[in-house]
Amino acid sequence: MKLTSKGRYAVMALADLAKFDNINPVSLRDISLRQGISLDYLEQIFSKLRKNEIVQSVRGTQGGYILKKKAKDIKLTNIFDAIDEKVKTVQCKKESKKSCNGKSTKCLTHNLWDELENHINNFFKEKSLEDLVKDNIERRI
Amino acid sequence: MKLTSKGRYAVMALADLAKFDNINPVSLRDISLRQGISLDYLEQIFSKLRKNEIVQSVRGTQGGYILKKKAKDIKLTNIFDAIDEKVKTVQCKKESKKSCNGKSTKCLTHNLWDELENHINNFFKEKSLEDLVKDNIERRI
DNA sequence: ATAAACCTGACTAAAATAGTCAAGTATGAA
DNA sequence: TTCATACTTGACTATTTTAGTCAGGTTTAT
Repeated sequence: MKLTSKGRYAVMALADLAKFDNINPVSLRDISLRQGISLDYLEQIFSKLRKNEIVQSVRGTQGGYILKKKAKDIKLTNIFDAIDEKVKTVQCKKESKKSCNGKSTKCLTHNLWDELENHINNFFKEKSLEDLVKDNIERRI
Repeated sequence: MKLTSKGRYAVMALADLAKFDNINPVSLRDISLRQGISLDYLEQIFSKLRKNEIVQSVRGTQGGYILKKKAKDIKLTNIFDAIDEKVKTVQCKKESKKSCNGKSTKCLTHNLWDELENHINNFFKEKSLEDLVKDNIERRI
């Protein structure tokens, strides 16, 4: 059970962005250098973040990205949704639900995985970008 | 972020086992058929479960496996530990901790991933095999 | 103009996963 | 004793996913 780099990078980059938001757009090049993430890879990630209205791009020289919403309104779950990072605990697709109806032993654990999925998703729904930046400032004091 | 089949299978198989425990050993062949898991793959998994004293093997005809501890004393975390299924949210190894000391922006999210890891592990520490079987019986009524 | 920076899609190497396969050994029962 | 059942082990491999790279754009401030 592990978090992918794509998901980790997206949050790292957005946290970086959140620190400089409302001042100037932040270029991917800067984020790439600061966070040690490949520029090309960042572009893929930000393309999705833009399409899902997490960030807004500013083109041209001195361009870059800014958050499209307030940091407190961007939850981790929104970020992961945007880049298709999903929490998956079961293999079963919806069509095969019939085989998980409480009659076979498969169902013995089905409920558990649902619980686990909810448990993790709840964490993502609670945490916002603002929490991250705040937490970092507090710990620095 | 997803659970691997190995982890899912291990729990499914042990839940299956827990239902029949204290009566007769359960053969991997039976589990394989009931749960739809490759027999060879199950053998790999049970080899580790045995070495980690989660189960005990009974050889010979009518042999199979039984739980080595009481179902309520086997937590999911014990199972995952046994088969090397770990929750990993960060890439950083211990040596590179220097680069995560609160001075670089990397740390902005480091704390978050630790929280997430704990959040998930807590779930695994709380749930026992007994919970699974119990829950299943209750829902059936 | 031109350089910085966004934008897009196709491609690919490496790693992890999810097994398979082969060749055993141990044991209970007929 | 012999035979079938079932555990045991280690090596191998196909598939999938991940984590990028690469090549070509377009837009816009200066």
